[in-house]
Amino acid sequence: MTELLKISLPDGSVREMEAGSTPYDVAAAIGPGLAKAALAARVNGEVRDIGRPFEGDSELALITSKDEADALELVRHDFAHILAEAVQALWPGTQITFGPATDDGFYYDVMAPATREPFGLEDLPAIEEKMREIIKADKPLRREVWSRNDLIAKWETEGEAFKAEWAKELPEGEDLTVYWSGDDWLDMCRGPHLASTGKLDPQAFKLMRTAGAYWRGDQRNAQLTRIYGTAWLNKKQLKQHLHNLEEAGKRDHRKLGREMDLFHLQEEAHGSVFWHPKGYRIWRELEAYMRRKMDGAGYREIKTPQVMDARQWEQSGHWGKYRENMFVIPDEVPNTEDEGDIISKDADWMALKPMNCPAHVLVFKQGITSYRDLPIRLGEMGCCHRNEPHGALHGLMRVRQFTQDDAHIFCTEDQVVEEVQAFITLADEVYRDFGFEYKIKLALRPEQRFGSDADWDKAEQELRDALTANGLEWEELPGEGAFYAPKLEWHLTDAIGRTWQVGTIQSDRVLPDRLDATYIGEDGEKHRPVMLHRAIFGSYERFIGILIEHFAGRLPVWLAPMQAVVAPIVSDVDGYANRVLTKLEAAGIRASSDLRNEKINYKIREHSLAKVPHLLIVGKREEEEGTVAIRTLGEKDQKVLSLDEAIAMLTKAATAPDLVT
RNA sequence: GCUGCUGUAGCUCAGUGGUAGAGCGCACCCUUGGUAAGGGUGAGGCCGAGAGUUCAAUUCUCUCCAGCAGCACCA
Repeated sequence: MTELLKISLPDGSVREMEAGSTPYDVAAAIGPGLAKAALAARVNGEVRDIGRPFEGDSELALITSKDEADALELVRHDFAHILAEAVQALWPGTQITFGPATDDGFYYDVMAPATREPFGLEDLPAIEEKMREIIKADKPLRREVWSRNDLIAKWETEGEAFKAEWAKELPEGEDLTVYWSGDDWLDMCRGPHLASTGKLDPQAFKLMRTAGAYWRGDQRNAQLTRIYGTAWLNKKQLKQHLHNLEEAGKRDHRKLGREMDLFHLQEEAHGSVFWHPKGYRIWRELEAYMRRKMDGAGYREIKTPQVMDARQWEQSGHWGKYRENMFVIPDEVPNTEDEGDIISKDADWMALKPMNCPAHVLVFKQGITSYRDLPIRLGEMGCCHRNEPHGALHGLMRVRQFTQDDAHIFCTEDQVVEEVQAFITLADEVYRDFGFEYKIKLALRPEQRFGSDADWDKAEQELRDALTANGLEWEELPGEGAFYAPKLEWHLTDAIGRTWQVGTIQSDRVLPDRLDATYIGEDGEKHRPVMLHRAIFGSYERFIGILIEHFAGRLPVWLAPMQAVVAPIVSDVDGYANRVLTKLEAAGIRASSDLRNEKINYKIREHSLAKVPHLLIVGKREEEEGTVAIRTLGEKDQKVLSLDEAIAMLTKAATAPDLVT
């Protein structure tokens, strides 16, 4: 007598299926169209192979290409396997390691056989070709359960040292799953996979590049070749993705920074920025904006030394491991003779500050602070230097000299939650002013940390309480916190969907202790303040980089280095153009006039490429009528306005968002 | 820091074992033209730095520096 399994479907219906039947059988029972479209199945919440039998009564949801997130993940994982199979087919002796799906595709880490060079860009077309053959062959992907020892034996026989090492680390006696591709290739894998390679669209993937990657992500291990591909459900999606990549390339702040003459970098000061007048204008506008916000929120601005004695950094705890990221300076007069060493090697050490916190504690410690004075909010546009690994440097995004919109709030235990809440509100106002969406993440205690578990419990809960009180949602990141404090992180999403971590607030009980910061409480005794580290832009450099990419260089008018250019059509109206310019400048608009002997088409093209938001074009007609023809960047039509109307319009457009009434 | 690739005019790039070329930009001249490139002439380069091979190196080799992609790192 066969027992029937009850399979519940998402619409609430229940089908009875024979024992041993699979999700595919259910799909086939519903209809041949669905059977063909079904890629995999969600069984009791877990994504599984379409051909894997049910193990009892189950809830089933069939996954088709309409369930895009699940389908993409499956497809990408399959592509990764096919990549590994293709590489081994082409170059026997290649060792495979592992290859997961990524946000836009997949990769696989492989080790080329000793007989050849590591794989490179020139190998990719052949690999792609082989992958298409495997897809075309429509090889079934079959799940099989092996004993751990059998699998280890297989890997060792085949010289797959990495796979064998990995299998050995899995628990003794555990059964492992492998997936066959046809009858001639298999990989150790948890799955799930599609039913066969032919389910993939051979035109929906592209191998993108190769790169070095360490075995298990550890730089002491062997370096493998990672082959990256992008993969989608169909050709159209692939094309769209390649187009987006091209878009991102056009927005690259390094390229736009040069084209718009904002800043430059050069090897004599690699990792530090040479700001040009136009770029620094953006900086100054941002700084003025942030000063207004911080002044309004009860912060007081300070300025602290760039160089401090090493003993100070010893006390703060940075002189240990963190020293490798610091620039150190001998405290002595260098030898100016032609002979001998420039420095003596036995002078005391000083260091450029990599952060502002210790200096802010020193300011806090001046005099005696009463609980009545708390909270004390000390802000600084703090210029810091960090000796970053050279490979980490990247345009404005990762630099060796940067300026933070930093502040430290010293408060009592009771004030932490309300101070964090106030900061959450302030950060929200700022990000909204720039039109950014964001997500908040809470980075929790790391393995290596200072402070008691009780303090960590408290600190983490305070941050959660503040978020809850502000009605916000967040994601928790276990183990990602700083060694002294949990952090809230603000991750912005830009115009093309990339995310950037910028703002942060961290509640720290470690540094006040190490640097012995105290205040006098109501009881007349000394108490430790809690120190909140916080920033909203993160750094001016990075934030400007993000703004350039987010707006593709077309900055909001209030930030645009040049807000308007007056361009006369014929030189007879140069005088009028200059009168217009004088009025604009008097109204506080950043403007210039372009009196060059060039055609109006040429001037329009040039200033449009330079992303000037408004062009004021004047000819004989405008001079006679006392008007200007305004052409706004990104709009096709021009508007003819009287000079006064134009100035009112531009003044309004150029008002910073926090000053709009 | 690791792996790979790259380094030629201000920018984007071509090229060669016998000390170099284009387009854009720049300067000057002609042109005064109504909404994204008018025409002409000209200036501009120790071919990233150092060493080696060679009669001869920008070109080949090595080392270093920087940049790019990825990895690792980002308290």
